[in-house]
Amino acid sequence: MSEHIEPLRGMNDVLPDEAPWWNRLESVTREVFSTYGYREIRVPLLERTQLFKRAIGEHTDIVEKEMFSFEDRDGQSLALRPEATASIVRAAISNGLLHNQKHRLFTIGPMFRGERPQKGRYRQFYQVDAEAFGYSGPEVDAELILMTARMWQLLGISRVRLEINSLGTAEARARYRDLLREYFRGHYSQLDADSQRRLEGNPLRILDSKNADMAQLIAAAPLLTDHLDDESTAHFERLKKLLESGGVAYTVNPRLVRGLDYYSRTVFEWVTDALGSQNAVCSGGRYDGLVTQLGGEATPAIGWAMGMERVILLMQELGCQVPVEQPDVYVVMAGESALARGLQLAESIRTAAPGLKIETDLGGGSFKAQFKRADKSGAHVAVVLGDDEVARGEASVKPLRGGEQTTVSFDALAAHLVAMISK
RNA sequence: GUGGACGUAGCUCAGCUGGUAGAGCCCCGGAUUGUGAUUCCGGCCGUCGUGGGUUCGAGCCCCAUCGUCCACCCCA
Repeated sequence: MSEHIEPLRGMNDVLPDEAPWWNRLESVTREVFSTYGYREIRVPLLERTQLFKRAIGEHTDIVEKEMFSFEDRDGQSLALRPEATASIVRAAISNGLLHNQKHRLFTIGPMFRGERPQKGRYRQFYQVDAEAFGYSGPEVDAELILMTARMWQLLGISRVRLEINSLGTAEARARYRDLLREYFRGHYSQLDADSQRRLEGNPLRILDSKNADMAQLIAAAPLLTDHLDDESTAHFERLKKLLESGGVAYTVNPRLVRGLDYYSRTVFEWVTDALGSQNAVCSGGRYDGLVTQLGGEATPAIGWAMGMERVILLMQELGCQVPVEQPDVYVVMAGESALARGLQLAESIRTAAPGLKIETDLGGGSFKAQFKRADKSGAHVAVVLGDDEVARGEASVKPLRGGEQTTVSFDALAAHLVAMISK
């Protein structure tokens, strides 16, 4: 035997036992998207590295140290997408979707970031992603958030809390950044090494620090919400009203800043205390400047991304149930002629009764062994086929959840099974 | 990227101060003829993550490496 090829760090296989959770999440989110008029878009996993650098920001952690980028055979720099927004904006521009149009879009798929893996944090991870283009008012901000609240409800998820904030316009944020830098410079010696490093580059990130020694210092720092431009303040106030009338509870977290440079005005994050340090399950915000930054016509835009692994972990943590796939009918058969006839019979039942789930035992072994498998499969009914049955042209039908075993002619079998299952 | 814990059969784990591997579950077969519980009997399954080193001898010690998990970091 040759040696095993090991899987890559942070790359997971979703095995059949896990797949139903993924299907549940995907079908619920698709369902909700469709009831809100969001349409699916699918974009490539691979883009020019330049796209992400320009969109997310040259000096963000994602671009600086987490992106899987490499040169192709022609020497151009490509990257596996670390998030979906940049690609969707690029696709919208490439395909002329933003010319006097409005679009509500969603996509579902894998993203890639070369971080050190932990529970709820992987190198290939999946996101459900929503984006709305062409809507400048706070109503769409509210709609996007209401939509996520509905998803939680339908998925049976509790223990998530909504935090919101406004970053204001780029100009207002630049003024605030200067103010903040000035404040922290005055207390330079109290900053930890990370924060000292961030002071010049991105002082807003200091507000996010979990370092308890700096908590007081941070609490006393000037608040962005006090230094917003008037329009952003009005936008934010209106959003809060809309959330209240929509029945979605929130807390304003003035220190909520995002690690991607393109956000402006509304930012929000759904957090949980059930997953350890990976506490963000869904987050997003407005990015009114990004489209022009990527060369398109000025278009207001907003979106969010949901971490699928985290949501699934959360569902499991909270004891949510997901239906397991099990056959309705299990065909037990022994003997060469019975095997051939059984296969044929299963086909004809599937044709006559579409939707009926029929699993055949092709594993051989004694009737006893096959019945054990039939039981374990969760099937409601076993169809038994041996040489006797084949000779008589009828199958033995045994209810596995109590009831008498009967014999049914091959011709009447499909209808008989449908009747048994539906009761 | 930094610090730490861990890595033994498909799964959950045991393995004393180094003497060349064990349990339960699972799976397979049997307890008289073709029928799923339980019980009983029997059986299969391991390059002890990988590669080096120390030693007469290593799952147990040392080094490296890969992976998982936790915290930081970052973020979905």
